[in-house]
Amino acid sequence: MKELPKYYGGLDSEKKWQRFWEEENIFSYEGKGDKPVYSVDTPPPTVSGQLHIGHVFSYTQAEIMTRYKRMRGYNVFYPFGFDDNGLPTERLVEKKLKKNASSMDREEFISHCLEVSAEVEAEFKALWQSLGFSADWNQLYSTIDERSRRISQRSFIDLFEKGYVVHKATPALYCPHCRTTVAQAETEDKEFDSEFVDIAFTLENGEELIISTTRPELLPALTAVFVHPEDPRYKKAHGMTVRPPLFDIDVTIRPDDKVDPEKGSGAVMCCTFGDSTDVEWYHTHNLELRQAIDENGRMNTLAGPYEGMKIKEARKAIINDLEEGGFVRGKRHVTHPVNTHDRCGREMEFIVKKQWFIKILEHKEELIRLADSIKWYPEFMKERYIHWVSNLKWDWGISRQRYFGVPFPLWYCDDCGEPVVADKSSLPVNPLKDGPGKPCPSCGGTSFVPERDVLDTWATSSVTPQINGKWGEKDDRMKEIFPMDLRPQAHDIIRTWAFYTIVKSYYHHGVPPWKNIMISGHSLDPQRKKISKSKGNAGQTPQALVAQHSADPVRYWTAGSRLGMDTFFSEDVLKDGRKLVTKLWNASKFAIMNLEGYSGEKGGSLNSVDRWILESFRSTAGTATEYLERYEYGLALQSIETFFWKDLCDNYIELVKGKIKEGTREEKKGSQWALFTVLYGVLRLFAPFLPHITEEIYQLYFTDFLPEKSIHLAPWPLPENYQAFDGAAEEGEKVLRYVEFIRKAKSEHKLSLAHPIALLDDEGYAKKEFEEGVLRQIDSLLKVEKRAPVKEPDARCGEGDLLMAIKWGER
RNA sequence: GGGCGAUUAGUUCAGUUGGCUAGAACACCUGCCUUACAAGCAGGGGGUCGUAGGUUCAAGUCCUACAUCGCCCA
Repeated sequence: MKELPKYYGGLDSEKKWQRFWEEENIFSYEGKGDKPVYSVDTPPPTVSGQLHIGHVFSYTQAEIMTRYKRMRGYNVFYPFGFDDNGLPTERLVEKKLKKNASSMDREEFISHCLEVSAEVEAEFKALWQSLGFSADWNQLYSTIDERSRRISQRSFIDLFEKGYVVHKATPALYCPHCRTTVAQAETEDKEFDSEFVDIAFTLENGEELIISTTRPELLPALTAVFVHPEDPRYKKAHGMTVRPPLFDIDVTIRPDDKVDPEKGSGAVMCCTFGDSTDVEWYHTHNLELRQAIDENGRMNTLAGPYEGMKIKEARKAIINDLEEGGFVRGKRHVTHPVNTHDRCGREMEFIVKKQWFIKILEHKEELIRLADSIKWYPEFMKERYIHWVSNLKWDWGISRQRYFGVPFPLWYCDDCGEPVVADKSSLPVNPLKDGPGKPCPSCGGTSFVPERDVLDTWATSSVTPQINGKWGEKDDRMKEIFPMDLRPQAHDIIRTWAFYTIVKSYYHHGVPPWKNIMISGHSLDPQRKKISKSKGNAGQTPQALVAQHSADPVRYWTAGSRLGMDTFFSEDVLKDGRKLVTKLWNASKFAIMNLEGYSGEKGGSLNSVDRWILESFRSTAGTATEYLERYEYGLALQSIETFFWKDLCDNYIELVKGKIKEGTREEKKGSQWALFTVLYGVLRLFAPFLPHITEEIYQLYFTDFLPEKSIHLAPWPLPENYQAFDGAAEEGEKVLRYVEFIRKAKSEHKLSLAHPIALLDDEGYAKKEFEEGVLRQIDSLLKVEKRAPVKEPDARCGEGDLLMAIKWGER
């Protein structure tokens, strides 16, 4: 007799099956073949130290889909990657070494970065594996590896050739702390406290003009003063000259309706550059460029006596001198939004520097329209993308004055200054070491200056479909996997990751990168705050949770919410998952005991109880499939769980055990077939969610009957592959109603469910409504000893057409 | 200020194109050692569906306004 051990192995079993899957290559992408391909563009997580429970939440939801699709018969392409190049890794390395990147040799620093990212990546991979991810680890890549460097450079050259990039000296967002330019998507507004100072400027007629500012250190960068065109106080002043105190500058007063007349005195100073409005005015009013802050965040020669001071020192010194000179008319504290760098949280500046930009603004309309050729789940997430693109004000700046990144495949001709890109055949190149290998196409010059900047890390992590498809490589497989079927990601990176990836695929291939995008929510702490490393509310590490609770319960939690909705995390939820795993084990153990002697063949007789469970299973398979097709794994899991726990365990197994023990050969055979069918079926429905426990049960019993090497290669149960039993649901409900009345009567009399019923009088209801075999099942379950009229009943129950009188028996 | 979402039982959430007495899990209460499972089983109590209007034979569901919370943007 085949029997399951008393207890499930938990974590040990999980490790065993994870090894099995990997050794047997269960989840390998099969390459081009007969099966349709389902390709997943997993966003490679940024190597910045630690993954938290929020990552587990989002990535596991995607993983569930891949298992489902594999069972649906797809050749699933499910790769993983790591986004290791870029500022986060540099920061991590600087923190670890307690040294600045600039304090060491460029090559040395890069080798430290490679070392650290390799360590972190090993930890990440181990976590994904411990959660049972069915990725094809042979496809693993990192955004700094050779193929990624080649494809990122190929991407730049393609954009260059097609005219989608431009090299221009224009104001760019700049982080003096990280000493690099950044893109609009990498900044965020934060409320800062600062001091609003009212400063007396002097008009050309000698009158005083009060201007309020939080940044007096920008006085040496003054290029204009703006007033609202309709402001009656200043109508006469339009075109007049005005000068600030301390600095020898004359500027003109100009009208512009961007000025808020209610704010301060209604006159605003415009500098190079205080904020994005200054940049706008610089363009629209064709203003002079007067940069007073250098790339290190210090004042330059324009600042005169303040040269060399850091921004905040200069602010203090200038305010002090203004006060001494009697130019300060008022001071007050304000909180106001300041544009900050999302990696370091420090204030951004603007600098003018020749930079590379990918053109976005002139293609906004197309990029917005493109949103409609991707299916968004949930659909409203599309609005967030559209809103972001519509409000973009900057082209995508991709130059980074950093080290650990993909180099631009680019030189500038010494003679004519024209940029020269590398040949696509020579990639990857490092312009600091390699030359272009050809004369300048414009002037024939042979002497070049290499581009020292590296590409924005997003310029690499936005070509993951191309990296996966080995775009332009010898073994190019773009045709097999592109456009990719699914992009799973969380909603916070729509504006960055999703957006950039869409831009790249559109510019390279004219189509969006994916057919479907599935957007998951965030994991929240008990205070309803988004879990993030910077907030320090990440709680237990995912590694610790898996070690303590094992992977299947953690996976159960990730599936327990609606797609796109944020969800709470508390360890209590994991208890529910553990309960389900235990129940699955116990129920399977008992079912398999009752399958003793089962031959694997269909046959025997089915009664209405068997037909009811088969029909209920069929309909559950339909519901679960529909939900999964909509990426609603939470609702799918719920419907499967309800079927399993309520219908199968609490009712069918209870009803059928007596029949299998005491029924005729034909009855036993029929019920065993039904039990086998439904148990095997429900295990497969659970398999994407709880891959380890279902695999263990499958391997311990079902492999005797079935050919698949793993339950995860078994076909997904579709309702059309099961016989429909019309009316079986109603028949079953009648039985359940009958049983429920008597269970309730026992409960009300505080009797054990096993307490016998000596006499039961239901006025012939059961004999009329139920088949002979079903009647015996009911009596065996409820311990009914005899059906006969009762004169003085101990209890009455039922309602309507079903009224019962009961005489309790002796225990 | 703009975009998106949420608001249903003590808690976390379902409730699909409007249609039986609004469901589940957890928690709570009452029982039950019943030969798979006490991490279980049976039963029970608990909701003016954020507020105010409107449409309709009928509104948790559709419309309008407001309030509160969250995320994103300016």
